[in-house]
Amino acid sequence: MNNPWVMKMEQFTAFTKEERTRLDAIITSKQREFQAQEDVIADGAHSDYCHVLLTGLACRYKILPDGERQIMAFLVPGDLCDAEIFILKRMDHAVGTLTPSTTAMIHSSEMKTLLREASPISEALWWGTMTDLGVLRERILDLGRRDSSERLAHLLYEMLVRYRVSGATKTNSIDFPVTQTDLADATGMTPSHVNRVLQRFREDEMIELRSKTLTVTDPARLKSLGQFNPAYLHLDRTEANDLAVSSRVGDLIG
Amino acid sequence: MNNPWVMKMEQFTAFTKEERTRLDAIITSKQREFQAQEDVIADGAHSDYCHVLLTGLACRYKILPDGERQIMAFLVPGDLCDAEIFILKRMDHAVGTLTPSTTAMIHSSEMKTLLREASPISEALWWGTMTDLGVLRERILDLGRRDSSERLAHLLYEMLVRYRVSGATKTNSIDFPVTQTDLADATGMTPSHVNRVLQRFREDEMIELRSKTLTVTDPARLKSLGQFNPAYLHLDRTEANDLAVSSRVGDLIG
DNA sequence: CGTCGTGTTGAACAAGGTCAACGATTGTGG
DNA sequence: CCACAATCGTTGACCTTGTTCAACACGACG
Repeated sequence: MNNPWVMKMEQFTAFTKEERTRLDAIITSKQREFQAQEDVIADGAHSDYCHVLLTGLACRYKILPDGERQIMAFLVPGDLCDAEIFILKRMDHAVGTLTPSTTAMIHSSEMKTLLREASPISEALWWGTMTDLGVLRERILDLGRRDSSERLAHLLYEMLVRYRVSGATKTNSIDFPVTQTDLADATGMTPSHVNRVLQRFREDEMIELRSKTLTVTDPARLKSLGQFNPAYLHLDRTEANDLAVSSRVGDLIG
Repeated sequence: MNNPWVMKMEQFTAFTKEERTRLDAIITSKQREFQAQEDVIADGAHSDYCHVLLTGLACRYKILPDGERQIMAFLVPGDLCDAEIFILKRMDHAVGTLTPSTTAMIHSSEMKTLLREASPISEALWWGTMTDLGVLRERILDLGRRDSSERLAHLLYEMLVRYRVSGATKTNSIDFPVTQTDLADATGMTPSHVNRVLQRFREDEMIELRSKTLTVTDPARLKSLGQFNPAYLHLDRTEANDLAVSSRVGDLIG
C-alpha cells in the first residue's frame, strides 16, 4: 500500500509491520477529495478531524486585509495539514489545495490517543511537528536574509528533497503545478520578478519549469545557490539505511 | 511563587493547585544562570535537558555562511527554548541570551512523561508548541508581505503583549534591552533603516525607546499600523477570566 | 579621559516593485 | 474541431524602498 504518511515518518524511525498496518488502516478509514484551489480548512475554522495529505499539493496561507496572500508553507503528500486543530479552538491560517488532492481524516480523539502512547508513532508525530517548525524557521531565514535568487533556489531545492522523501519521485523531476504567482506569494516577491529570476535559472541551465513539471538539471548548483543545508529537515535515517528511495534522497542532501 | 511558565500556560488552561505545585517543583529543581550574549544551546548541539526561560530575554537565531545573523524569534520568560531536543538528535539553530537570564532545566525523560499524560499540562505543552508555530507563521507574513514600518510596529506590539502574558509588566512599558542591530536581524532590515523607522515612530509619538525600555505611548496606532491580530497567539482564556493580568492583556488584544 | 559599542545622519546606489501591455496556453462550449 | 475566453507567462520603462558605506555623535564604563 502506498502510504506517504508512513514513508515520511520512516525517515525518522522504523515501524514494525503492525504499526504500519495500523497507520494504513487509519488513513484508509475516512478520506476526502478536494478540487484545486479549495480549502482543506479555512482560516478561523474548527474541525474534529485532522487531515493528512495523501495526494496532490496544498499550502498554508493567510490573506491580508488588503487582499494580498502569503503562502507560509507548501504541503506535500505525507504532511499533516492541521495538527493544531485537535487542541486549539480555531485555525489562525488556512490550508488550501493547489491541485486536486486527497486527504485522510483522523478524528481528534484518535490523534490524542496516538500522541499519548509511548510508541514510535507518537515520537514520529512529534518529529513531524518539530520538522514543520524547522521548515518555517528556514523560510524566515530566506525572507530575512537571502536575496530573490537564493530564495527561489532554496525553495525549489527543498521541494525536490521533500518530494523524494514522500516517495512522489525518484528522479530530479517533480510534478509541481504551481503558478509564478504562487511562487511569488511564497517567496515574498512579485510575479514579474519571479518570472525574471526563473528565466535566469533556465538560461543558466539549472532548471526546467514548464507544463507543470519542474526538472532540476543542475542540482549541485541549485543547492549551493540556495545555500541549502538539510539539517533543518532532520532526516535522521536517510544516510543510515539502504532503501532505494532514501539513498536517492541521500544524493541530494549529502 | 513567580512561575512565568505557569502564567503563560494558564492563558490556555486552568491548573489545579496540585498541578501548579508540580510545575513549581520542576522549574525549581535545576536552574542555570546565563550572562548576556551567551548560548543557551548552540546550533548543532544536543542536550538531555530542555530549558524554560525564567528571567531575561533570549532569541532563536541562525548564522549564515557570510556571517549574517537572522533572529527567528524572541523568547520571553515562560517560553520553552528547545522543546525539540528531547526528540531530535541536534539543534538546527541556536538559542542565545540577549540579557543576563535564568533558565529551568527539565530532563528529557520528565518532558516525555509530562507529554504522555492525559492531563492539562500535556495539553498546555502542545498548545505552547502550536503557538510557537503560529508566531513563526506571523513572522513569515511580516517578512513576506509587510513593509519595514509595519514589520517593526508588529514586532514591538507583539512583544508588549507577550510580556503582559508572561506577567513581566502590567503597563505599556517593557524592559526591552535590545540593540537596533538586534531588531534589524529580527526584521530582515539594516540597522540604519531600523533607526530611521524608529525615529519616525518617536516623532509620531507612538513609542519611546531609550535606555533599554520600550514604552508604547499610542498602543492603538501601533497595533493598527502593524495590522496586529492576536488570533495567532491563541490566548483563549484571556477574555473569559478576570485575573488582573489577563484583563490587562485583554485591553491590548481586544 | 579614552575607548568601545551603539545610535544617528547623509548621499549614492541597487534590488526589486509597479504598472501596463502583449503573448502564449489551456480549457470550454458550440 | 474550432473559436473564444480566461488564465498565466513575458517584457519594458519607470519608480520606490531600503541598502551601502562612511562619517560622526553620544554615553557607559574602565
